[in-house]
Amino acid sequence: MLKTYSMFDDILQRDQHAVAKGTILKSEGEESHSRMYVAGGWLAASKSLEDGEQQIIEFILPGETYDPTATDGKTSFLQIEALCDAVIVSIDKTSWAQLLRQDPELRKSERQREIAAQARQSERMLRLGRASAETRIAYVLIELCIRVSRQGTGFDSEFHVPFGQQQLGDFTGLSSVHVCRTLRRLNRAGVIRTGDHMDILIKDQHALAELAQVDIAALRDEITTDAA
Amino acid sequence: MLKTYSMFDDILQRDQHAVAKGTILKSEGEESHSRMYVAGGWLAASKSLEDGEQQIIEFILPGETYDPTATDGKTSFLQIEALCDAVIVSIDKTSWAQLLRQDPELRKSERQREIAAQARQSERMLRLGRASAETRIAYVLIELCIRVSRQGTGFDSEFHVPFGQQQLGDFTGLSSVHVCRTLRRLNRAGVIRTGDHMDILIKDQHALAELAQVDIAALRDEITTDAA
DNA sequence: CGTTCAGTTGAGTTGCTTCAACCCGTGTGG
DNA sequence: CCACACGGGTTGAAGCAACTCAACTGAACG
Repeated sequence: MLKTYSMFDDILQRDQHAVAKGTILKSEGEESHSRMYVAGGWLAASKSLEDGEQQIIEFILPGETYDPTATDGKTSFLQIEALCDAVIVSIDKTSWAQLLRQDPELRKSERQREIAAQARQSERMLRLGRASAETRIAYVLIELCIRVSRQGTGFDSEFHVPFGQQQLGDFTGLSSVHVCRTLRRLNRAGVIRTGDHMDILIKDQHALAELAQVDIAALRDEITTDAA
Repeated sequence: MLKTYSMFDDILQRDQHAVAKGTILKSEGEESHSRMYVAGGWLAASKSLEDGEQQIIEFILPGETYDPTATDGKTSFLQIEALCDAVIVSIDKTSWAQLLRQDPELRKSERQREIAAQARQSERMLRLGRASAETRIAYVLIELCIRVSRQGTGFDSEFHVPFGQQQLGDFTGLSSVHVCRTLRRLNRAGVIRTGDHMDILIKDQHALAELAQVDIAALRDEITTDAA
């Protein structure tokens, strides 16, 4: 992670720019010719139905890159939005190709990241299609916790996510009302404790993993790129 | 497609082998060191919850390749099953890397296929999380129709899928009973006609697209790799 | 000619949604 | 400093879409 970061140093100097919370960096169907590197802040990649229903497909965290360019090489197939104030570097297609060519390490680590993203997405689809609200919420809390506390061996058990229950619903395919109810139930059961502004404390990791129907250690290996 | 196919000719001669319908080619967590090329038949890539609920993540059609190997480089993160009698070629990691190195065309077309798969998956997640049973079923019929009739400009409007309503449910996150009801409703409304053994005839393409909340032409470009 | 398996249909249940009210912390203008 | 509006979270009540369970049909097959 840190190693990869340093590879962008020269680009970081030149092309990084700050974006405010709520900024839409790319819309569905809009022109797209570049990969974005997130130097700070969280992004959400989402799709919407005509009736306005939104589904968040992926969160993009600091240190990760993402390219929403479709097969036509010209347009974005999903919408990218800043969930909080963020710092983004745009790397155009040819520069990116050059970076990959120059640096086999980068190529390999980006490949790993793609596989990890694919594994995460599969886990989510499974629960989106087949699991209860409780399982979906428990799972997403664990996934986010792992991704946030990627440094160190740790499952930090306490973390913060820079968005609200509405977005958690858009990610898990639930209404914000039901997200709220489910979170409250987990609170009352003593499994988690939620603080102000989406601070999450996992009080009973074992119980949460049970609810999420997941093995935390195995999941960490699967959805993470850090060699242990 | 045909062009890509010819690239595998030498390998096809050597290493292809037939598998019977229902064969599990890879299980979750099982050893996996190779990419598979599907010379004939359909595969399903799926994940299961502990309680046995299954979600099909992707169908793999003839002419496509797939590699379920996780970030550890050793195990598969999902299950691969033959939906009908099929012919598979296993290409080990190093051979595949060599093929990609030798042939920039192959590398490019595989990259395109990955992007198309990602776009399809996003469309499905959107509907899995946010759309009604009717929309999900309508969408999957259109997606499959496009993928099946990829040759030619055509939306063939009539096609066959080699699996039952149960699997359609596992793909759309619905019970087989509800798949049946929804299909019947579409039949009665005159939008489609279903024949024996999952033969599908799309009678009213426009109405189906409306239900699926999708623009067929745009979708074809997005989820397909054939330059028009 | 019985068995099996996929699809079909009805009846009853339930988990999640929608709608609506209310609370509370924050920002804002008189 | 208070009044007010505003947005996010919380809770209750009511509705409904999809689920489960169970029975039946019909085609395929030995």
